[in-house]
Amino acid sequence: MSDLLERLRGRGWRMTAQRRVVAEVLDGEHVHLTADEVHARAVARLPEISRATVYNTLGELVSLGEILEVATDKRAKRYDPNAHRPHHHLVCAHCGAIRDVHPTGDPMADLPTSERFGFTVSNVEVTYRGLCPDCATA
Amino acid sequence: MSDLLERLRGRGWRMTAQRRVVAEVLDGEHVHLTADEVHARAVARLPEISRATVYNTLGELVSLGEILEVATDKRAKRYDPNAHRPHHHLVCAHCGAIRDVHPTGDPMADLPTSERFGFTVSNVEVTYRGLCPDCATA
DNA sequence: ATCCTACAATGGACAATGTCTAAGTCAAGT
DNA sequence: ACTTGACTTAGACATTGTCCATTGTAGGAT
Repeated sequence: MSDLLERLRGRGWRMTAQRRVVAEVLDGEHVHLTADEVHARAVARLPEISRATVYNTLGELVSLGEILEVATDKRAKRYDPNAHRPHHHLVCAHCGAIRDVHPTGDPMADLPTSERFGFTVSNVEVTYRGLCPDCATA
Repeated sequence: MSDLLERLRGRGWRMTAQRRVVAEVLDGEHVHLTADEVHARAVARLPEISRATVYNTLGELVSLGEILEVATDKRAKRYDPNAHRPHHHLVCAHCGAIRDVHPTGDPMADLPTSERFGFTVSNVEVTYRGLCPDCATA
């Protein structure tokens, strides 16, 4: 993902200090951060960056397909920098930890036309839930 | 689901007018309502019911396993009265409409032990996304 | 190198959803 | 019918996300 900035520039993205910092934060830690967590880390590098800019930039990166939104629970959306390899998620019901997983099989093929109700289905997300090793013993 | 009230009473649930109204709203329309939509419909029958009570009651029904929470997107959680037959969801990316679907296959079997990272996996949700017929033509 | 201008950032108000608390109310057992 | 502990209420508060008018600036044009 180190070429993210180059890819974005090539798409005509105007490069600003703020956008660079947001991209660096996402690049730096391959975890699933919330928007406000991204903002907190961005502020550490560029103290005057505003919350609205982080939200806008994350939204743009999602539109460009460079990152993914993950809505695993009721709480804040999380952002997944790993947008270029398809995967699903394993979520701890207790602490909220998220792992990327790669199940076998193709869930898209498992939805017959008769169950699509005329929708044009473009995407499928699989979310496994359970307890992580730490929370299972606690 | 008409015996929901009986089942709840049998479990020692104290029966109040407010709880009865919430249960009736869920029973009446087999759609996926948000908490505030449930509240609006409940107010129509019992004007003095408060928002907190609806939220509390929905949370209790979820704990009791009588309804399901569905967090399909960033917006409000939705409540699914169809808790007793396993199913997954088909969501319109544009208008948020939800349909229950029954795919073939067993996603749980598609997650090998090596991909479980020591989690005790108890549950899997599959969310198909696309455009409903109305939004696809618009 | 400097100037222009459209695009981006700011910050603060606002909106939507959900949670909490203190005080009043009531269902159901005795 | 009384009593009691669970339930409800109203509204303040918290979190997450959006919007807008103003200010700033990247990058091409001169």
